[in-house]
Amino acid sequence: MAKQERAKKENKNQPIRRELILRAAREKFKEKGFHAATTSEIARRAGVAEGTIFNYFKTKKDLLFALLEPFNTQVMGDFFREATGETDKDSLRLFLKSHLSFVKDNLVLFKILLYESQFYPELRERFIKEVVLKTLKPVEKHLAAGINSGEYRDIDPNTAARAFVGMLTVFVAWSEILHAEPYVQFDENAVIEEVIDIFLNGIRKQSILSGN
Amino acid sequence: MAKQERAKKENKNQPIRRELILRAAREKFKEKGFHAATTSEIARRAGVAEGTIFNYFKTKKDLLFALLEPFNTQVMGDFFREATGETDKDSLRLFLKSHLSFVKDNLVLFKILLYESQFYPELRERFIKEVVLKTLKPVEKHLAAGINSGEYRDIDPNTAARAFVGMLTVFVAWSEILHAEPYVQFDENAVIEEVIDIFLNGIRKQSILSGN
Amino acid sequence: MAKQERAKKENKNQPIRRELILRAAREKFKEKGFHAATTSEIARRAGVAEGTIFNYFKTKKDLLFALLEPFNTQVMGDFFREATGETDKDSLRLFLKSHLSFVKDNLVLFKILLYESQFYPELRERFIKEVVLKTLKPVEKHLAAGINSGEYRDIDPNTAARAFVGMLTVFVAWSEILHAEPYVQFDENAVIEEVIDIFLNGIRKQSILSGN
Amino acid sequence: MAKQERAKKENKNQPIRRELILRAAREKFKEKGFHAATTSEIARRAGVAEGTIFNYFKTKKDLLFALLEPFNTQVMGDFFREATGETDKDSLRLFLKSHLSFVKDNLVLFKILLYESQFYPELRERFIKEVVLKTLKPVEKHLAAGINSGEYRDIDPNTAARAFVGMLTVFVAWSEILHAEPYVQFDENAVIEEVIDIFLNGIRKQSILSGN
DNA sequence: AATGAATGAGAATTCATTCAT
DNA sequence: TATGAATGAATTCTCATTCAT
Repeated sequence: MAKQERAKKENKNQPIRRELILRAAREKFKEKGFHAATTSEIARRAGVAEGTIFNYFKTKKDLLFALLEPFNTQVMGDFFREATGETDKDSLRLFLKSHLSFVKDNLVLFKILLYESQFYPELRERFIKEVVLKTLKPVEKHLAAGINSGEYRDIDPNTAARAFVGMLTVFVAWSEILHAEPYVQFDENAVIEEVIDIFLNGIRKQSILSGN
Repeated sequence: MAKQERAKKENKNQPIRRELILRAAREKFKEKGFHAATTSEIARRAGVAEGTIFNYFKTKKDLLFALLEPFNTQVMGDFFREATGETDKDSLRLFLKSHLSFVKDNLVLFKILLYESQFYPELRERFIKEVVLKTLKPVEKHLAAGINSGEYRDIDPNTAARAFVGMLTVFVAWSEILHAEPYVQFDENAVIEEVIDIFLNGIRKQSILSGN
Repeated sequence: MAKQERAKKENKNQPIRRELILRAAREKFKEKGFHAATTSEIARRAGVAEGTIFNYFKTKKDLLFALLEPFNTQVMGDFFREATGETDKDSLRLFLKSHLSFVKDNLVLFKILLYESQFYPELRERFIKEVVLKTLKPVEKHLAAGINSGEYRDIDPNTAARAFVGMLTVFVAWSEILHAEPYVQFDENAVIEEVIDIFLNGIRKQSILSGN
Repeated sequence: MAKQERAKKENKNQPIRRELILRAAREKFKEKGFHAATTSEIARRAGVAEGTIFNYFKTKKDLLFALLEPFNTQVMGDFFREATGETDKDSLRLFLKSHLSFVKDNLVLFKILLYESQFYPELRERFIKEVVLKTLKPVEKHLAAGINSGEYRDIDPNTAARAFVGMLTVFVAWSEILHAEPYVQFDENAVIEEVIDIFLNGIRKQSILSGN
């Protein structure tokens, strides 16, 4: 029975162990940043011994790099499926909201990746390729489609996509990173409407003035 | 005699010492981030003994906080004088360029301040008050003036100002932080024109379509 | 197998590690005082890496506080068992000798604890409670018993106990702290006899004059 | 006039400067101990520049050694004049009180000198010769006179003198160093009476039992 | 595979002392 | 002579990583 239990444990834990560590690392990195989060803390939160971390990840740096993994899997895919290329306002609003919540969920992580990028060029490259470009792509696609269909003016989709993402990101940073809500508070839906309004009017051939 | 005194001062004197250290710290922090830059390196670059740093700044943290100083002096004032509230496209373009170069000069520093803000709440507050809000204010002022004069639509200036700053910041981050130019290269002037174009069309009552 | 396990334990195992460090610290503190003894030296003498010290003691200060530990264990208990309250001269002499050797073994340590007490109020409190008061108690008990039995005069046991401990301590300090023996040399047994003589005559109802 | 003023200042200050520094050092050493008191603090309290200290004392250690100076001057002489050798109880009480207040005034300083003695053998020697032996001498003289006159028993004056000084010192240490009054409080006069009582009875040929 | 004790390089900070003015 | 800025050796403590069990 003791043997059985042991086997059970091993079966149950082993494949999960890596995930436990990764999740703990992500949480700790978000809380304290990469450097300030110690492997000892991460191990404690993951419920494993400190040495175990190094069985799964050669160095702490590898743990940082592994934060990129989720962006290469289906979660990311789900997000991108919403980039349909439809240009009517409602579907854009839907896309925007999904985009916003994606940024919101991950901005603290992005902040860390962006920051640590300065020390690890490989991380920077992977971050650009696996996160930034992928995040921009559906927006670019949407814009290109609109330009193509004649709905949008003949702007550069690369430029416009970045400008657009910047418009949104700034509000997430305002609350999630700067914690600046005590200074000025924004209503998420109102911001989305306003940003859609400004951006769409800015790129549409015929500016359809909104109610306000 | 006056000449002699001046020479002495320039050689080894105090007001310069502090600046040397501060400049060295700023450079090192930009290169490696706050944590990875050691006081020993900073001292070496400043050309002073390590202990000398602590004669001018009680702790390394104070050195970080001192990075905010320039934003409380006339340099910042000069920048804000340009926020005249004129709404014609040329003056906007001028303002934009000045704003852009301000962001460009300081984004790497802002990244550090933003990152370290998580460890020092006081830094976060001061960063928001002394840099972020001050940076946004001329834009808000400009927008409010435009709305008032009837040229711009009745948008929320707070929201629009942040959206606008976000539009620009993203391009500076692209080159200065992500070093992502090998992936997509942007021409600064073209970007400015495009962003002005989109933004102005987005907020103007009568969208005046640009040439492209 | 049991033998093997034991061997392992003796080689490198934890409970011993802590003791090694503690012993090395005590030795070094005695040699050089708390401040002048560096953690690097202590580690070297203990035969461990410097970092290992901090696995067992959070700070160097904790190492100082740990010097109090032995006084809370059975060694102290053994000493106090001798405080029987008997008042005949022989048993008093026995008690005195044991007391003297206790003070002698620890006076250098006490000097350090006394000195560092000025920096750490908590240390002072613990030193008083865990060492000083405990050291005085058997003497007070002995005196109270003697007063009660009518052998000693009606003196204040608190005062007399301190006076008595002071009488002895001065001779230990003379040799162990001042190293003043080249100036005046004392024979330990003669001192004990003389001190017993003076003190007993001083507190006894019927002074029984000794032979000298 | 400026010259005159300068001259005045120099006249006025120079001879005092050394004293100012010494007094500031003594105060600071008493407050924080030798090591923890910084030369910068001492300079500030003395009202001189840090460098000035080193014009008068080659090293900080010399400042420590200079603490012994007062014990070589008339202040000490005054104290010793009271050691008349009279043996009646009243004059002994007077002597005791003066002795006690001397110990009280200086015990904190003695603690420092005793402690630092371990690092500076020369200090130890001077401390023994210039303070300890001198402090003991009048007591020894008094005892020798009493033995000679037949009032005291034939004890060893060296031993008895030390025992006696120890009896008193312990109470000063209790309040001045241990700050242990919250644990047990002693009335100074009562302690003196009790100590005289015990000691005199202990060394007198005919024990004259006191009232209690 | 999992453990966690041991490691030791590395970093910020202090402070007595010097010396140019 | 007085100054006080500059110095840099010295010290405590952290933490990623290793490795024997």
